[in-house]
Amino acid sequence: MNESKTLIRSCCEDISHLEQINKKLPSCDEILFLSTILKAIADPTRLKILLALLEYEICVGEMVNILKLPQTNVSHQLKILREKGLVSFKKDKKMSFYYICNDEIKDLLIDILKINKV
Amino acid sequence: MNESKTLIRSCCEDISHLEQINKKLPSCDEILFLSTILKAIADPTRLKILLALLEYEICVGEMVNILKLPQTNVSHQLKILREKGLVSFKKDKKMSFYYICNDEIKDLLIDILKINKV
DNA sequence: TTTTCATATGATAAACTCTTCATATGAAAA
DNA sequence: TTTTCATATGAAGAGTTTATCATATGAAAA
Repeated sequence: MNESKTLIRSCCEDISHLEQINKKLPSCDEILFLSTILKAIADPTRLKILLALLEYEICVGEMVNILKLPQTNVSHQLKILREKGLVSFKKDKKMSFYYICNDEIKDLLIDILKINKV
Repeated sequence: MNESKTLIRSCCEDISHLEQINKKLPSCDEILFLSTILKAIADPTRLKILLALLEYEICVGEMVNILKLPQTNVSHQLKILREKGLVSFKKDKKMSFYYICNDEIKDLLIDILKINKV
């Protein structure tokens, strides 16, 4: 679609340019951190959990009903999302209500919904 | 961070609400499509490739210099990105110049760069 | 205090992904 | 037309991820 006509063309013969590209890229640690977050989002079950949490605060039992998956599987996925800092929860009686605890993640999810099938 | 005070709380006891949540979520096929795209982006090598391509059109040899990885590995990663429709390439003499062929992916990458370490 | 209910955790097999090696392709240079 | 150069592909082992089983935890109800 995008013919990239305005992009600078970078080739291995242009040695000085390599430094310039590398300077603009995030560090290895930052790339690894971002890819950890993206891996957490990239699983279909976890993506569906996050998209549901975009509009509602949801308890585990309701999540099980939405996803139609065993409770233990849902809890495992929620644990992964918690460990990566994407969601948090509040206890109320016996229930845990999950929510997205990071606005940048919400923005990212909204952008993900804009991707169209090619 | 975000205490989600404005979100509607959804619990398994509220059965009618389940339908409403499900209606707003993308279909299974759409979720699977999106998670395929996200998995392609979530690998650190491929994320670095895509971020480099955000500003430049780059040939494979230069990519090898940027990533400091064997050429065959780089070609494999580029193949995955091609197959998922995230990048495309133009041949020029013996070289293949890769570029991001989808503006929604560019927007997504820009949003990914906004995520901060927690 | 015992039971029940909602959720969490640990172990493990199956399925997938990544990296690497060897090798292929195809166009341009010699 | 042979060689070289840039890139691509195939196969396979190592490593990672996912789903499922059984079971644990801890708070509230009986």
